[in-house]
Amino acid sequence: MVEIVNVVASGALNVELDLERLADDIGEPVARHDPDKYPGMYLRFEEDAPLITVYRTGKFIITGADSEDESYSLRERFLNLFSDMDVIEEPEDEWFAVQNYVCTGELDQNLNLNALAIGLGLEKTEYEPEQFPGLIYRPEGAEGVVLLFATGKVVITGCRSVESVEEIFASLTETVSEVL
DNA sequence: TGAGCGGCTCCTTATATATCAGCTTCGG
DNA sequence: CCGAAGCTGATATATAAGGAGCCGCTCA
Repeated sequence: MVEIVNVVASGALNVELDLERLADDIGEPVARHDPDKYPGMYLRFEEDAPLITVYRTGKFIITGADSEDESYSLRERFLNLFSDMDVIEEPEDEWFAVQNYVCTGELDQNLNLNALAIGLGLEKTEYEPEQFPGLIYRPEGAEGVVLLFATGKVVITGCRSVESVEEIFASLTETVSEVL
């Protein structure tokens, strides 16, 4: 089974924003804005809640959600806030989509990463333990990238859908049991 | 020769994973 | 006072975003 640990989604409002003024109106700690450090304005409704990064152009990113649903409800809350503040006319955006799922998985066995690099195919893997302890696996024809660790723990990232993640994990489980 | 522009890299954020170096802190 | 233990930040992965800075190229 795979568990979603992070969802990155982005969208766009059809307006140019005055981040300086918005940050002042919303106030800390919900809004944080330091244009010398980064051009985006950060919005976080509660402590440990996902982060919304808003740009001058009206585009925005939501990071740190644990599910697609959480991303969408965060987006709704964000649109309602801007609508209530009369920043936008209706609580609507031009578009909104999940861009990246970060998931963890468990293969329930210790892995010999050197052997696995050969088994999975050297052209699809990168393993330099002195640089990073995980093996990087890029399954052919798949959206995502997999990080495999000697403990059997796995990280799958780069997919735009949960289906893609599960597809990768299923074929990974199969391939690993075949080559080891 | 220099201005301008396009393309590229880096910065920042979230998040799991593991391993290293370097630093602080604590106990005997 | 020193070793051990704990903590921090780096390493790598993906992805969106805007801005800064850099490099190379073209044209006047």
